Amino acid sequence: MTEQSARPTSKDVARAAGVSQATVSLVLGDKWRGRVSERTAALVREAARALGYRPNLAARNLRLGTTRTALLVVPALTNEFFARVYTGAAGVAAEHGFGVVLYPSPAGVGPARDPFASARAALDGVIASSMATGALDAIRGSDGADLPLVMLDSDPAAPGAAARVNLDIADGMRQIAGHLLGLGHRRLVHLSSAVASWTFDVRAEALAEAVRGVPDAVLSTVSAALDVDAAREATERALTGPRPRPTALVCDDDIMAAGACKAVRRLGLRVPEDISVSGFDDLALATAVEPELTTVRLPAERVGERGMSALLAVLDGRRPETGDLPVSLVVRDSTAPPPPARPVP
Amino acid sequence: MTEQSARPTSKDVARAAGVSQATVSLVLGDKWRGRVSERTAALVREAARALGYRPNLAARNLRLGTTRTALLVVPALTNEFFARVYTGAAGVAAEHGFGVVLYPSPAGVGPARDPFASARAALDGVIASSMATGALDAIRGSDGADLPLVMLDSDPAAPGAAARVNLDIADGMRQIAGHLLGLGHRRLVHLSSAVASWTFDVRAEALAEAVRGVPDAVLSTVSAALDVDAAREATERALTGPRPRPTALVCDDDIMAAGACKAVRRLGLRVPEDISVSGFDDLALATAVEPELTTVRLPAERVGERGMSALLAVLDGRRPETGDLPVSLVVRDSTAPPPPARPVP
DNA sequence: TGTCCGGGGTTTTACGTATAACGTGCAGCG
DNA sequence: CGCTGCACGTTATACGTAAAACCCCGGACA
Repeated sequence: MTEQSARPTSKDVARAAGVSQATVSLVLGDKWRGRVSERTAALVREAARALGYRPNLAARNLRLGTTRTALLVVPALTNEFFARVYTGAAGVAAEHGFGVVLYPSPAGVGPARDPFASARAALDGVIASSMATGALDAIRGSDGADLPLVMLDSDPAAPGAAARVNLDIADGMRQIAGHLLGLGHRRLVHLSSAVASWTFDVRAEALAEAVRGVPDAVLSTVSAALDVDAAREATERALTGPRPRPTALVCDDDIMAAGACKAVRRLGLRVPEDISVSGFDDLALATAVEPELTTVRLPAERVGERGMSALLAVLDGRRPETGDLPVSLVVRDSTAPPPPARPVP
Repeated sequence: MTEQSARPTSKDVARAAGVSQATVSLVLGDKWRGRVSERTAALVREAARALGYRPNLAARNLRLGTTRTALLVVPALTNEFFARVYTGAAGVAAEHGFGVVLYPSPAGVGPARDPFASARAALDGVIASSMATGALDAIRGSDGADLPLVMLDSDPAAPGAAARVNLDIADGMRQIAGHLLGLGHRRLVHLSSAVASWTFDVRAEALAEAVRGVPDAVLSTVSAALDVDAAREATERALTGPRPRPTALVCDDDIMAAGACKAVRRLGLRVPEDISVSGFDDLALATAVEPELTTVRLPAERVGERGMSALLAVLDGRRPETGDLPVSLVVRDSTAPPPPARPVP
């Protein structure tokens, strides 16, 4: 028995099939129409299967100068939204023989750290969330600066992106605002994410504009980090402030909304009877909490899919699909008409 | 100006520094002690920096026959637990110049699909969760069969793993059981995951054993898929069944616990006054819902870290660290003493 | 009958790196 | 003074693949 420990190479397959290595490469690369007889091709394929041959990707990458690998840059995988973006991107990638490697920018990433050192694979392109600000700077400053870059949910005015995949965030926030104002709410609080990112600026602006459209409606803003406890604390402070108390809390995402609900109840009030709360994103969390959250559904997987498709298009020299991805309001149980006006004290 | 479009190679650096390519490789690979003068080394490094040289990983991998890349196989990234495992593994990997590529086995993956086709990189090893059963079969059947395999949270008796990283799941469930039995609960329901996996078998067995230790305690089991709605439905069915009603619901994870809480309240009962509910994992969800869940905290990041460390050890020929990772009971607001016995009807 | 053509391959080369094998001059030593 | 050995490099090679360039042979055609 020949030594079987080492992985078989195309040369081994060639020997087994009684042909040259080049022929093996042609056949297995599906480039043999009219260059190799049907019979020989079958022979080669049989030998390859018998030996359990799998091409050495390092060698192939070296030869082709391409790795069929994209880097996905996100703030944190523990945020379900980005886990779903990854899932979508990886799915489309797989369909095209691509891989996706992650650069979940660690909290507090600095420009000192090179994202491409941790992304071991050489890369064909980068897909980056606008929320991963630190990592983005690192990318621009480093070697990958010339790679095709697809930006997700980012400022259309910002330069440097070969393509852009955006959600119609403004529309989502307008729908939330319309829903709440339509229910009769006039004193709203925007529980806004402390993260500096275009996507949150858009939320703020859309909400402010919608509220301005209603004469007697007022809006105030408090900001908090993107987690349950921070949101709860910020909300408690906002609700114990000067009267009259707001009747609706518009949150930048579902996680914050969960925190807001907790705050409301800690103060002895009810959601939605006393105070309405709205979320954003429609994560699994939105239906895990009680009451289930009225929120805006973002097609996270679609964002990843379209991001990957756009990157593939750019790499192919085609024009990527444009147009914002639509979002939709999902009305559940955390919003209701405001309580009847109380007698003036 | 020379053409700058193509990426510089070590040969370019050599030319710029006036040395041979081999010298560049020695210097940049930190293998030059006593073989290259300090001055020449400095020259080379300077030239490399000036040109913005970065080694071609495909070439390096080909030469070395190693890719410094591990495959992490998990059921789904959208489960926060596995996102955290990834984070831990990627962190340790980065410290050692390794990368981690994901194979989140898509729902219903069959052996037909080759995990290594989607994991584009060639691999040095595999880290796999025991919950990713389909993908595991695929791995065993495919080319990667001979790669070092580190199993996470898996049956110690199962063969084929070069190393194993386990949590002390049984201890966690015993603590939960002790907590509830100590509070006085005697009619328990185990809301068990329908996923067939060692980690859930252990939960079931540990709970059953603990309950058997208390003379008048009884345990029944209902099983459901690992999501909020499925758990809610299963719980509703369990609670509307034959009396006397159970007083405690022991859930296989926090997600199911959230569903169980919803079911309890839909039936007009309260958590924890009427029925106690416990979770498992201590995900962010556990403190996002109300009441906050009594649960078992699993060190997810540690699992990833230790999995990667173990893989590195195996690759180095060292012996991986052994011993189960400890878990801890976290008592919050979803558990309380059972309601006082009602008068017999 | 000489020439061309195309089917069916083979030989050769290149990708960029790491490193084993090989100089080369100079100091030290017997 | 010839030999050894060290300090400092260089030359050459291999990794496994893809594909360009080449080659051979049998038939068609003028």
